[in-house]
Amino acid sequence: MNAGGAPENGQVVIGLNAVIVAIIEEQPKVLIVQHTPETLTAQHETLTDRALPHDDRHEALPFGPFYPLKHRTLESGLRSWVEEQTNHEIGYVEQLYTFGNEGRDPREEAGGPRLVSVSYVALVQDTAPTAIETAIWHDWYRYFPWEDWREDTPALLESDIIPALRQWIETSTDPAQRQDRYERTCITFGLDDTPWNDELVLERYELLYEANLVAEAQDHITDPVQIDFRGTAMALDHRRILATAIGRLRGKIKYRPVVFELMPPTFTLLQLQKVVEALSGSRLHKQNFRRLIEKKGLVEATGKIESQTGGRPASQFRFRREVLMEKQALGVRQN
Amino acid sequence: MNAGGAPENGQVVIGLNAVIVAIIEEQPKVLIVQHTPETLTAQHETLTDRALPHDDRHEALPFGPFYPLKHRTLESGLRSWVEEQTNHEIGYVEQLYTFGNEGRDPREEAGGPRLVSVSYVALVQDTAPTAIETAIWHDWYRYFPWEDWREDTPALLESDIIPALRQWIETSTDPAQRQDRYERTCITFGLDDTPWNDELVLERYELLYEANLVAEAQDHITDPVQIDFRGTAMALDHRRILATAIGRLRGKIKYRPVVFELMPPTFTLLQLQKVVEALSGSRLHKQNFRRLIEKKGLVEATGKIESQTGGRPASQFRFRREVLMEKQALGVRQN
DNA sequence: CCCCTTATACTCAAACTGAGCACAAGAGGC
DNA sequence: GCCTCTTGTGCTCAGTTTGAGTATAAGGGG
Repeated sequence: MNAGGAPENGQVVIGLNAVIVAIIEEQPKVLIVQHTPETLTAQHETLTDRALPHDDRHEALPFGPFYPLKHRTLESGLRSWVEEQTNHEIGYVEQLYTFGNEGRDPREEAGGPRLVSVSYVALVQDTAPTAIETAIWHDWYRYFPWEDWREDTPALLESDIIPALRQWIETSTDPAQRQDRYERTCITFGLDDTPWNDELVLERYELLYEANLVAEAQDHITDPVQIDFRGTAMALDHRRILATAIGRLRGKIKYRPVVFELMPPTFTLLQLQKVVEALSGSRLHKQNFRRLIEKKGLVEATGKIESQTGGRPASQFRFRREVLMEKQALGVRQN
Repeated sequence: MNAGGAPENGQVVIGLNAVIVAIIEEQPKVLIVQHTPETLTAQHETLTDRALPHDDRHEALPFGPFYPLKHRTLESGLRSWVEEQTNHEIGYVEQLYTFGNEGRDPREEAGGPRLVSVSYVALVQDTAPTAIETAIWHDWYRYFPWEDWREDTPALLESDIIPALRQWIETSTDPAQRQDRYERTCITFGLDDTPWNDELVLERYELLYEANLVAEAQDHITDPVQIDFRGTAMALDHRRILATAIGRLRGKIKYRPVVFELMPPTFTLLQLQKVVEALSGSRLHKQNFRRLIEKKGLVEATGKIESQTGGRPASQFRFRREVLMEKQALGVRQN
């Protein structure tokens, strides 16, 4: 029996997709591989790349095959290939979404099977280097430069994106559509006094895509400079998957203690704050942040002192892993 | 190309699973079909049942096939068969989880393909009856009687489950394991002053399963009475899926305005409260609930009066669907 | 008209939040 | 050794939110 029923109903292929996140030097990073459309659907390929002209290649999320005979669960399948290939121990894995849209894989048009990808977010600690030379840690704001508000409003927003969106709104001839576009822009991009919502990463990306301000991998790009101007494009719908992952993580840290999966065994409170800020792309009030953390009781002082702070030495803390279960309900984000 | 890679790596089948929820007469209901292990994996079957001896049948979640050639997205595939088969318009669909565990489908043992189910929660309004006679609306607390705290603590908990769990804790010979069991029971079942957390539906179910206090479909049940004593069993892992759905919904209503998808076009605030209570399985403080709702601005008075309240007439409200996008961040739950 | 029920307004203390002040304690320059 | 810069840490304070009531309104049924 084939996947998805009788052959006349089409064939299906299952892949496991991973957004592997680490914080390296206060920057949020994702593990990225270079891939061609061909290697992307070849489920038995490793992450290793082939030599190919640069134009045909795209930055992609790593993926692995799902072998029902080898893998007891989807998650264990994911864990096994990620750990094997990246040399990182995965502290935390969360299923993100299953993507099965038509047209995800350009090879479908040529009669290829439908690609269904079960995607995961994995959090790893900033430790060993990756085993694969072709896999690189990239700052995730490389793909979404407008999402990083840690140093004030992103310049690109003010100078380019907002004006372009306003023009897109005005471009519409139908007043109802204009109204609709305006409202959605307000909500997602915080226009005209609406506050910026850090979780709407996917919604913002999709609005930009609709307004033709960012390119997807499939799009024909005549001007190669434009590829990177409003963030780097990715293979297939991987940029969308990444946007989903960032939005989800930003939401999750507010009510579950998942940040600690990204932390070294001991850390100072400022280090913890920097990690939260890296993920959420915003600045937090230091005193209130420590008040929050201490109140939740997720953390305990080791008694040691960290003196490489550039100022007064800070006490070291450790995550109280014992409370992981107990504190299902406790996050780490003010606001 | 077959699903999941080369044949020696096993075959895979994709199904779409739906937890279809409606509130009928203040009770949370799920749409349930009767199915045998055979019909469960026959992806091209409709919901319609076959005549079979009662013992071989189990209550199951409805599912539908995914046809890559017909369905542009997984969600549209789901929508199309649900709407066609249930006669209900679906207001809201959310992807829940993709299950691909080994042993989900007993036919695997006989060399059958691995069953991967993409499951969804769908919310429908309490309107037209279902098109299928074999599909029934069942109270979801039928499967999880310990989850309904609307009338005080569930009797079953005090009289049966908690004592049985305490015994299970003591049964362990290893003190570390005993400690672990005790802590997990505290957290999930709110033992010894730990507060009850309404979202831990799946965690509670899995603890009970581990403690051998509930049966799964595959289990051999010698005493048929026990099937229903601690909640009715379901086919395959459907009870687990349902638990996931309930937990997810209980979480979601707290920060997204999804309840309104279950409401009729106009309603009183008490009706709205009853629906929230039905989902969360707990009682809310009436005055504070209305304060919350009014503050959020999700709702507006129609100006009309509902006088069938059994007391003073209440004003009718309508959901302000305009703010659906805007209020991404607003839920409806105190606490 | 009394009583039961539900609706709705309003109060009040406790807890939480956002913002900021003030001081502590190291490093480096002079 | 002292000044200054930097980061850590304790504490205040007003504004808001929350949980838990009290009080009153307004229908229906006997």
